Amino acid sequence: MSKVITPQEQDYSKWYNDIVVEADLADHSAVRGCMVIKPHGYAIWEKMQQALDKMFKDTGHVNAYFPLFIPKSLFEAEEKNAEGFAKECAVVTHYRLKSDPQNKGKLIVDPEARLEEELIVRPTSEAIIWNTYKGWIQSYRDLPLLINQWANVVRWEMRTRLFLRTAEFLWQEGHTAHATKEEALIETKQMLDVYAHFAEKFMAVPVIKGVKTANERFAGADDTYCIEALMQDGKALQAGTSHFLGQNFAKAFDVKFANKEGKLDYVWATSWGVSTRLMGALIMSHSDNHGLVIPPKLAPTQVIIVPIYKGEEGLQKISVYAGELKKRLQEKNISVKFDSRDSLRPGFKFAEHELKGIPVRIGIGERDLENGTLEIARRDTLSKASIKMEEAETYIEKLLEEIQTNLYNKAAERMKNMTTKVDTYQEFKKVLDEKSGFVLAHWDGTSETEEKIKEETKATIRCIPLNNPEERGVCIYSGKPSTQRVLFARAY
RNA sequence: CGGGGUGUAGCGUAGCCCGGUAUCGCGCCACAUUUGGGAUGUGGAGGUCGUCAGUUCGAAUCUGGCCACCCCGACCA
Repeated sequence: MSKVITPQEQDYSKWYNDIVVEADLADHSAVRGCMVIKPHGYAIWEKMQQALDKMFKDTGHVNAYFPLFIPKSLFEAEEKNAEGFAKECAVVTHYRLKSDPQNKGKLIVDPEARLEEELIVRPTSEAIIWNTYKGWIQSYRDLPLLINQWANVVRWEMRTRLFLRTAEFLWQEGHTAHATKEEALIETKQMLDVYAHFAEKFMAVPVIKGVKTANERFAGADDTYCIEALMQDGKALQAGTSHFLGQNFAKAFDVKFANKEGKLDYVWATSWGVSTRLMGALIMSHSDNHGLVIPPKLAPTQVIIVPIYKGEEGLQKISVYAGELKKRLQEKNISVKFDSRDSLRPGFKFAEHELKGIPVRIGIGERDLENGTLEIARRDTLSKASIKMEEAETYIEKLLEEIQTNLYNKAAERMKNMTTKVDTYQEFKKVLDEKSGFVLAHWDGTSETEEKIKEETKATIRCIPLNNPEERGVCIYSGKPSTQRVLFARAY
């Protein structure tokens, strides 16, 4: 706790890492590329899960669970998808260990115990799910099938970063089956809207909704929709994706249904997901050099009460006062904790709760007892105010909303300021290097141009924004005609 | 996966070049005094020096393999 966080402007990655570790969100584990999500980090993830899960249920989805392992033959059924993930799959080849005859006390893989068919540790579950759906769907009456699962997946990444990219991560994956293309498309966009709503209303992170280009599309999808967020260092982060899978998986797994006319047709599919990567987005959107900043709607603890006292008697008196306050706040559904730890001084506690991002801190000392007041400190602005004890609930309730709004507004303002329209390649490179952020520019629509720009500048097309205004122009790279601007950025 | 770097108490480090079992700070435990922004004093505990092997009378120190982490590139949510 004594360690101070590396300032953002000194070293942004180090700052990020410090926040994750020092705010007790997660830690590196003994397993390469895998992290331990610590209680404080997991509590935030649970808040995210609760909010998202409710939105999924409200839109008619149900949860289920599918296996971690996918037989190789199933995995390779949808070729494009399989190819897309092949390079990063963990594979189970054996089912037993035995004592090492050469080395007492050690174990070796039993060569006798080779699996007849290798099992792939899921990097995503389309294969096993569509193989299962085949047995569940016969008629249009079985549709739509709207299922989500909360699970872990494994993608063997070369280079990992806590929350942003780890070999194993937690996520939810929705997999739906529909009778018509239109319905599947509506579902795809509906879930994109759910994600955007969640990001903006709960995470206080503004996002751009858009469609991916062919290069960036999910392997096996006809179209990939996404929400893109902008971090404080000007790099983009894909925060969620929703895929229109067409009939690709239905064909690969032979999932047909009888329509009202009795004719057989392949079903239409979608899949959509967000992961613990959202934790990274949350951190890099709001936090500062003092530590984590959590928007009230995702804060496991919204209010922390810190007593400032002299002697045991002093603590007793304040505890009674604080206990009453705590009860009143809890009645308003505000999550609140009383930090009565005896061995730490108030200043230390202030710093610690700041580091952990608790939105509101209430200080109560002798003076407050005498005057019937409370000292309120807000995490987002680091400002303090003194209020009357009587108005505590109404004040705090309003303050939490205000903090939530303020965080969103600040992030939205930043995104606006960091989004630049450019019309020449010179300008494009200059903005990327000197200002960074989102860059709106004309593009000729070809993968070749996209590749070239990526090679030369490391910027990728994050998306073609939805509801993009038509605008005549010429591609900044090739000079060919273009009808709309697309969103470029360097990305995580 | 390629190039570079690092690994010594829970954390951060000195020692390594020039071999002789380890320094300092924070934290931890006990007691006392403290408590409105990271307390102070006194006493105390804590180490197979990342790991495995080699060289040597003797290895934190020299050599090699492995592992992990960090930075840069390729890949990706």
